[in-house]
Amino acid sequence: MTGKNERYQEILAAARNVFAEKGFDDTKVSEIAQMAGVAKGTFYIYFPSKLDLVLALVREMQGKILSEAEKVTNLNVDHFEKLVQVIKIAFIVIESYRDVFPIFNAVSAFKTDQWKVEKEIRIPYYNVLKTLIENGQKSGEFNRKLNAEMTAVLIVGMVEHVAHDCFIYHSDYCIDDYLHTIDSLLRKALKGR
Amino acid sequence: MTGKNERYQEILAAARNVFAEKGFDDTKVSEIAQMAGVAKGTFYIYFPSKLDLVLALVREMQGKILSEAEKVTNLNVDHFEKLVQVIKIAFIVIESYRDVFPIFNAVSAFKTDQWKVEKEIRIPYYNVLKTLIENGQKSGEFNRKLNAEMTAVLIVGMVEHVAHDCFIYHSDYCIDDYLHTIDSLLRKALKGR
DNA sequence: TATAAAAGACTGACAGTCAGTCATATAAGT
DNA sequence: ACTTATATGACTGACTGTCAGTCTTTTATA
Repeated sequence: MTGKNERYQEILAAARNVFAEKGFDDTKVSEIAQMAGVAKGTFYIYFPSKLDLVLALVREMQGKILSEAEKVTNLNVDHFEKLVQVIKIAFIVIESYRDVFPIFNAVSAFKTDQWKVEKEIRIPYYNVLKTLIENGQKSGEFNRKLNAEMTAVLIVGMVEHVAHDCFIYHSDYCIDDYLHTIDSLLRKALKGR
Repeated sequence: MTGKNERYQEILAAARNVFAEKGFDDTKVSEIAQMAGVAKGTFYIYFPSKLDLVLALVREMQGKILSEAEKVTNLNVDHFEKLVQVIKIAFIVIESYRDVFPIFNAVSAFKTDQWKVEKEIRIPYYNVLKTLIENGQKSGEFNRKLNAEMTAVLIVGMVEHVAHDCFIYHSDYCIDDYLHTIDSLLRKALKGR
């Protein structure tokens, strides 16, 4: 059981190394297998396809974001501070997955119905943000006029695009610069009377 | 000369039909060629690769957004109104290119250095937004504390993610719902004292 | 000895190539 | 002017190389 899970993890780790170097499309399954020290056939015992391996990595990334975010929501600070921390967590985890993150954005281009998988993976994080905003609204800390669900989508858009700008485009600005700008922008938008 | 350009356009149009139906990865070059009524070899006279065809379509889309946006920047309305209109234009054009838009986001996953191309295509739109924000700041209409360039990146993130939510995820919300939310969010963030 | 894991040779599909065809345009010969 | 030769380049589709995914065989384990 442990042995089997080790192989699985070895292949995941090897895949991340090759993706980091070559990107998704130029990475051959045989290379991943070689780097993991197994034969190509073994790869297919653990993963039904190359795309499924990527989805496993993306789910792993989202899982880490969620578990870290849940810790924050239990902290004893105001709702705005929680929101900023949840955004910061996303940046930190995405940075540690900078090799798989660009592929996440690409998933819906591969097969026509993959957008369902992509959406399903994003929904829990949307919900964390949505609940946080709703709670802030109920407590009177946040402006009640904004739709919490749509605002959550807007925030995810900002977060992912900033991650793209910093980790893929190698922007002049770093994550902390952006965090500061997001903080002032959202502070006015959510707490403004 | 015209004839050559016609073939080029025919292949672009055919490609969009097939992409709309099957997505990028499941579309075969031979299908695009067949739909355009030419042989596969002819495709490669006009486009060096399948990916280059997509980039041509994406550049076409960005070109339309830019030319429409430039009209708006010359209008005689306040800066905030211009900003909202430029955002609305992006939505309208992206909607008419909903078949190629998901592929745009995927470009950087294909080859490791494609992010340069992706960035180069986005820069002009970033600049339109940046200039608009800077002008608003100079005139005293917008809060001077926000960094115009980073704010432009944040807005593009919101716009593209919303487009994704509406045109690919088939969200419960429509573009007009989101436009309204973006309007109130940015109004407070930019015009708030 | 049976059962599961691992191996890698094999297959099919498809992106991209290339040697050659064909229609049209231009020049030459009558 | 009018036929015939020459050149051009758009167009073709059979062909090649590559690689994802399969399948049969081999090896380890219980």
